[in-house]
Amino acid sequence: MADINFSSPTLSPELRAAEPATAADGEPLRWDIIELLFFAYRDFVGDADHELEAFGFGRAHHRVMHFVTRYPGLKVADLLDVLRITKQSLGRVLKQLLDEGYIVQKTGNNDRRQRLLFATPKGEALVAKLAGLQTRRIDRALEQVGPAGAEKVRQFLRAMIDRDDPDKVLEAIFRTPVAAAKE
Amino acid sequence: MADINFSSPTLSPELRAAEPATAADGEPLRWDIIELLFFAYRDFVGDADHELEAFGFGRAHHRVMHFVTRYPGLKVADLLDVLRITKQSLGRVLKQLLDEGYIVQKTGNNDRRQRLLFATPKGEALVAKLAGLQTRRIDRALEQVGPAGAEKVRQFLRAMIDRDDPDKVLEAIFRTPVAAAKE
DNA sequence: GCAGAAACGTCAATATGGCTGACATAAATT
DNA sequence: AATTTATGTCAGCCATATTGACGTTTCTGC
Repeated sequence: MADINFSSPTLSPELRAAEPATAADGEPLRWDIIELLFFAYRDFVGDADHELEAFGFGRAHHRVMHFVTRYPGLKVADLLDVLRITKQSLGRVLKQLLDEGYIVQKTGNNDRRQRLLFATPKGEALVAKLAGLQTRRIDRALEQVGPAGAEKVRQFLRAMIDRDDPDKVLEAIFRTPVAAAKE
Repeated sequence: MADINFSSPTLSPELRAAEPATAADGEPLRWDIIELLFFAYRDFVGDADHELEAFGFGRAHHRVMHFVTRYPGLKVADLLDVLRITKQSLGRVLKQLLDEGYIVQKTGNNDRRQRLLFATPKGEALVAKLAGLQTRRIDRALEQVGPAGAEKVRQFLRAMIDRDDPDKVLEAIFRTPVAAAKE
């Protein structure tokens, strides 16, 4: 164990991953993908986090604004399904966004109990700005794998998502057909 | 806007994504990948979250145990770099894991100020169990894209990660060569 | 050898974003 | 008319993050 010493932060690091452990059933574990997902998502959301600070908003505000912008007329109940939080949690964040004019509510036409949610131009602009940052990162990454690779990435991500009991937004996403795999 | 009504939760949903907005520069935004990443990561970490509840642990505990197990002898400072949290935040979680015997500290040989972190068998077992859940999901998804697709996915995820100012764990990850792209 | 920096620990206060439980109202459904 | 649904809200709790300040041990540079 003498070689597990990092004498100085500026010296070349001797850190290395442990021998790949396997699951109880002997099947190899996907340590590489697990960690890549962690770091990729950390940096991916970091793009938006940084920008949101300037507005006094957090990730929760971003998620709400994002889905309301993308799916205009979303009901409160739908949003709760998508975000998997309670209405009390949503309440605080949503109230702020309404008060500050990023989102507006409209009473449902068919069902007047419903509050349909819509992003204002101000809200849309912020969401587009944040999506722009994330798009830049995604474009950079997709360039590395080419158009066929991009479809593989989409297929992979879709297959990572639980399909049982999908909410409405997920259904909308999965209605979009994947491009045929041209391997 | 009459068609944006969802009269009943059990009826077929008419929800659909808004017309794809574009960034200020006119470049199209990657709404699809942005949302796929959101849902994929949500369900990916959900696997572990559910299991962790039984232990009274949260995501923070998982992250700490994961990286300590994978990179034995990790210093506290390295962990702070990787997790991008403050030592005060780490403190509480780490103390719990030490107290409950999931992690042990060893004084550094070269530098006695350092507390090198190691997972106990108990800690390793829990991390392997959680990784097993996540591996099952990843395997299922990778099956959809084949071996060549799996490499594309790895390349994509690596390219999504910031390379400027990488911490030691990231360096270790990126030292692993990517398989040659066989397109 | 001594000054200063580094690695780590800890106390206190605060913020965010989750949670549960309880209760209220308006509108739809039966 | 009774019940259920969709939503809102009050009150309190918890987990996890933050900043600032301070202390100890140990290493490093002069």
